[in-house]
Amino acid sequence: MESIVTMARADQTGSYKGSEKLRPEEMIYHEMLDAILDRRLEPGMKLVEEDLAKTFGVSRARIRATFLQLAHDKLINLVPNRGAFVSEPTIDEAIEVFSARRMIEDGVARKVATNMTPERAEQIKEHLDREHDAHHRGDHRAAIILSGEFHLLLARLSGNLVIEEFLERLILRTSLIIAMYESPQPVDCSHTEHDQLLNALLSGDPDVAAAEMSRHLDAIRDRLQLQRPKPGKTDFASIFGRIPTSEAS
Amino acid sequence: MESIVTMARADQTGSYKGSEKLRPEEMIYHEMLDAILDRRLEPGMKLVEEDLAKTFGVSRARIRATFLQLAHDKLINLVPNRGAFVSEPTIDEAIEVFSARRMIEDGVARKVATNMTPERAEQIKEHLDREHDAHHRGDHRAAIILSGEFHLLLARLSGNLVIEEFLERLILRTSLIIAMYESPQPVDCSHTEHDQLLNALLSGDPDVAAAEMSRHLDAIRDRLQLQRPKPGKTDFASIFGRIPTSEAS
DNA sequence: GCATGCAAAATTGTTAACAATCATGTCAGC
DNA sequence: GCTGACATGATTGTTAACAATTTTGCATGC
Repeated sequence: MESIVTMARADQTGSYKGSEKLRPEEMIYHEMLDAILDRRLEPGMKLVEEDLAKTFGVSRARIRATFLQLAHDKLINLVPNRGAFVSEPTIDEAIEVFSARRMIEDGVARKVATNMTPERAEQIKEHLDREHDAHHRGDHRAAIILSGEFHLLLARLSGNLVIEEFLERLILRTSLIIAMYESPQPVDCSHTEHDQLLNALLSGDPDVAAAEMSRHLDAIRDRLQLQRPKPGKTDFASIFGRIPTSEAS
Repeated sequence: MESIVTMARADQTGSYKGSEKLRPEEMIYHEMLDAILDRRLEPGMKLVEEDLAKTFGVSRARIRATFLQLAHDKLINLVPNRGAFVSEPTIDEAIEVFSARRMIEDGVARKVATNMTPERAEQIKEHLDREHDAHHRGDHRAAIILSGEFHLLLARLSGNLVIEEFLERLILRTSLIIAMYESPQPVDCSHTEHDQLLNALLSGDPDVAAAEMSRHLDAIRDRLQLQRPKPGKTDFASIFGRIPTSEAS
């Protein structure tokens, strides 16, 4: 099962003068990306160049080039002289990502609804069928990937590559955020919500489509534990499990 | 005079654990970026690693790392086994960049108008004063930079770093597009248009602000020569300056 | 048991060298 | 003069080695 990126990048391989063979760091990028999205590489984990170089059978320079790519996607964090770490998005960052997605996907939904054709509708439906299938099969991983790809499909249908590429990166970051802030109940897109979104898109009304998209994104965000603890008096005794011996002056 | 990126990135140096000293490829990145934006490195120009390494007094590896960063910003194009070239945005790409900017900056203008404060208004005005100054001084280069920074200031005021970073990259690409498709008359933002935009933002009405922003961006785009020649019969005679000797069968 | 200093190990940063590929120039044949 | 083959030079792709920095472990003193 390939990751979200493979679907999007497969269309861009042509930019490498028709070469179908991926270069080492591209393959490594995909494998690391999968590991991050699968949560095998957990937020905060240190990524040691030499270890990865040995694992992939290349020199450290290939790993470093891959790190630069992953850092651009904000999936890892490069700290000079200290190393590379899987990103740990802050709550602020998470909120900003969702806010940015709302801004972008609002426009995408408007465009798709306005320019809806029977062919495109069919394409979206087929995708949703695959989502339903994955759910029925209990293939949780496939369902998650297809769920993200649904958003990417809409971006592609909006016909703006600049936006599509940006959204792709936001979706990857969203996956990491979900890994960090997941609540006990399922957090990813519900496929019934995608059904509702499709209906809104099929209405042909950009405002209806945009409103449903916003609702959907807000629902994902609200299912995450993004609330900050309320500021209050710091209770060191309970933090450290100590009983105060006397009142400090 | 520093480039657009310096203003934005100066706020992000803290991510390098407080280190104020830029690393080699960061300094090289800035210098190359300036050269591209100044049109000293022209669209299509080949960037030879060894030559640049000698110029900057570093190894080729530093240059390659810089290339990766510039390529991520779509300012250069890396072709495997052939080299790096300053990007030559296509007409389609130019149109998509402006369309993406409309999508983003529509949201930014709404946010800024909605959350306008006297302090922020003052900040924007001061920036516009500097734009006017640059125009009166006839400092064309400063005027261009300040003009792009005006948009970036609004993005910053919208309070979403994800959007700010994305817009920064779109603005850089816009500069390259302007270099490619510039018409004889001035193409960059007119500072009177920025005045009108400020008035719209000060109205506090998000719809008014968004409409003015769209008008402004459309005006820039329309001042570029982005029209494709109409498809027609290819006239080889006039292309090659030859007079046909007979009618081909 | 804790703090400090130092050495060793681990890791990152960078370069030079070699391998691989592409672009250009030259020569021979037609 | 044009085309094709081949050699040469230029350039990119990649690695291993060395330099620099950080982290960890150990010994000593209090």
